[in-house]
Amino acid sequence: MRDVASEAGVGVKTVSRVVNGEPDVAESTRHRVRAAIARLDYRPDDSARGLRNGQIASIGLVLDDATDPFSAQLVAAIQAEAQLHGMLALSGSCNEDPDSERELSLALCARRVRGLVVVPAPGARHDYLSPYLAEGLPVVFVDRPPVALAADTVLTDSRGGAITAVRHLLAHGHRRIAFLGDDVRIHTAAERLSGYRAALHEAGLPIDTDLIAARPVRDETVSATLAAFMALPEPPTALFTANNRTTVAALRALAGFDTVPALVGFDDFQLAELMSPPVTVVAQDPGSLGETAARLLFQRLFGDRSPAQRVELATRLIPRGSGEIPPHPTGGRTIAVPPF
Amino acid sequence: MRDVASEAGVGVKTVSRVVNGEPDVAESTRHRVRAAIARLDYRPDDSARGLRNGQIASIGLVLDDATDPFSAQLVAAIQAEAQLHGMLALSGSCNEDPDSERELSLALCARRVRGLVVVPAPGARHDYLSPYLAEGLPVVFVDRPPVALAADTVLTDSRGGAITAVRHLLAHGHRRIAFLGDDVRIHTAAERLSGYRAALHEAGLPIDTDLIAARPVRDETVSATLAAFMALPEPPTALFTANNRTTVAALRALAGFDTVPALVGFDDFQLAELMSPPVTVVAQDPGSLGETAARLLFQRLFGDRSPAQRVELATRLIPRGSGEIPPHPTGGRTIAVPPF
DNA sequence: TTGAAAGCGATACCAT
DNA sequence: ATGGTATCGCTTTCAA
Repeated sequence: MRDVASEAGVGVKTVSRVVNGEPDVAESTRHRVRAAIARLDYRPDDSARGLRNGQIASIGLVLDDATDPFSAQLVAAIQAEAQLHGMLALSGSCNEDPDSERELSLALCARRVRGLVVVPAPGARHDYLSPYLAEGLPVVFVDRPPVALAADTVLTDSRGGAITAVRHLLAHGHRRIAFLGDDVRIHTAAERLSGYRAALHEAGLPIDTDLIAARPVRDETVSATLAAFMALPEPPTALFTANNRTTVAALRALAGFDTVPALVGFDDFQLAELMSPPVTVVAQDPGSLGETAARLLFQRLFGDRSPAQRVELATRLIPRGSGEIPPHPTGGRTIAVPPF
Repeated sequence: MRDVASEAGVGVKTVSRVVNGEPDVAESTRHRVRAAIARLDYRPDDSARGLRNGQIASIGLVLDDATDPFSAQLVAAIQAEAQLHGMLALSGSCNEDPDSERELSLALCARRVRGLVVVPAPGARHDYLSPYLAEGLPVVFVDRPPVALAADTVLTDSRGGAITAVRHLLAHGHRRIAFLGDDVRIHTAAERLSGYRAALHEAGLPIDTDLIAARPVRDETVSATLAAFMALPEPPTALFTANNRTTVAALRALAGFDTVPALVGFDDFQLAELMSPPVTVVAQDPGSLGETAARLLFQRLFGDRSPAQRVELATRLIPRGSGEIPPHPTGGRTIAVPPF
């Protein structure tokens, strides 16, 4: 910047003014400075800026699992929003480890990001962020709410979505509906289970714990669980799979069966419409989730001091076939649907 | 840091030494400083560090399209490698726009990242990076090679993979094999087309341009192209779809046909094994691509000054069914496979 | 409208 | 082994 100043024959402050588009610079001076900048191919150093301003032109992004397509869409939406404001995203993945989530968030704070978007790791507490929050750092939680901290949160309406899914199956005559979900320490998993229970309760049906499996998703466990369900004296005629990975794992497992239950999955996935039968889902929108979170963050950055809000985004039922299979008329076993 | 120094009753330089794990600090002093750091909950400011060192503890990541699951795996692998070295990734997506790629890269340079990983946008030139490269900034290109610049590059062996795919179809008796790919301005698309031609040539077969479609992928265009192929006097008995999106689009389009050609796709995708028939693919490994690129970057960062290298990762053929359908015995039309 | 000088927080040099 | 001080590149303050 000194070089530019001498090249243009002005003081450094004037160069700074031009670079930052501040007023009170004569048009001719401005022009001369710009020319010097172009000649020297000068680019301001963001570290120095950050040091002086106390903040850098980036926001932090803490993900639970970066390999997930869900995360990809979330990140893309947040980045797009950030880039609108001339900011970049500094991101890291904590791979479902709460300690790692904490380290990552604190590392981002140390880098003096302007704000933080966090997808909480299962089992994490977030009070470690309260000093930063108190200092005015905007923090927005996405997909799962913070624990032990009050902060802006953007969620999918998991409970509502689950109710929609189960009601849909009930409307098609099912009375034995199984639940296949993830570890209930994950907020969304717990909410979806709660919605499942609520919908059954509302229909005056009992909750049969033999039909509920809430464990971490792995292809083998889903497969074994399904086998156990189908071996019951009164097997389920329908299945509610409470997340993307579980749905896909269930489809893989069911490929080996002669007869298949009806199925509604939470969260849409590529090629769902080409399955046999096509898979009915309750879709959420990761892009909107990210966009909403980022907008909230920037509102805070622009001075919004209103109390922390919690936004829940609605889900959308997409009937495609698998959720509209009727229960087998003669009892527990369900009809065969070729070829699944 | 000054606060910590006075709290511990030492000089700032000593605190700096302790923070950076430098030698020549008495154990007792080190201990006292650590205690002070913990008491004050001190965290060093990375902007200040960056200013002093001329670099920040982050690497830059320029993506072509962040929503793509391929990108997600790439990013995850690079981040994981970076986090091993205590670095974070500062990333942005340029959405297939060359100008945006340039802006993003330069913005990352201005932020004084330690190195850059770039997935080139179609049509971009990269000579704008040569001053930074000359100053010793490590830059690694992934998935597509740089244009007008010599730098480290990590690619999938697209040409080889295409040859494998087409040879596989030839081995199953096909002589009329169509090519469905992307715009040839994209390096991988051009390479795959080149591999397709080479494999046909090697088999002594003519290249029929009526069977080649190299256009940007959209569901509608793929569908129209396929319809045109199948309406030919001698329609193809097999299809080589040269990328993930094209393969999926082709599957959607074929769902409406009574008879389907054999199909081999480039790049694997979720649920390929549950299609009817299951889809044969030539798989690449985005994770390895990212990991290799990041390793190369850190080697450079650790002082490797050898000439720029170009690494090509092998593909793997996964036969699942769709690629093993024989050509229809009576001529052009292919046999029906339920239900596709 | 413009510029000189102070200082942001950390590190390197050089002295002790 | 330890600490004072200049310095990195920029912005702010204040004076001209």
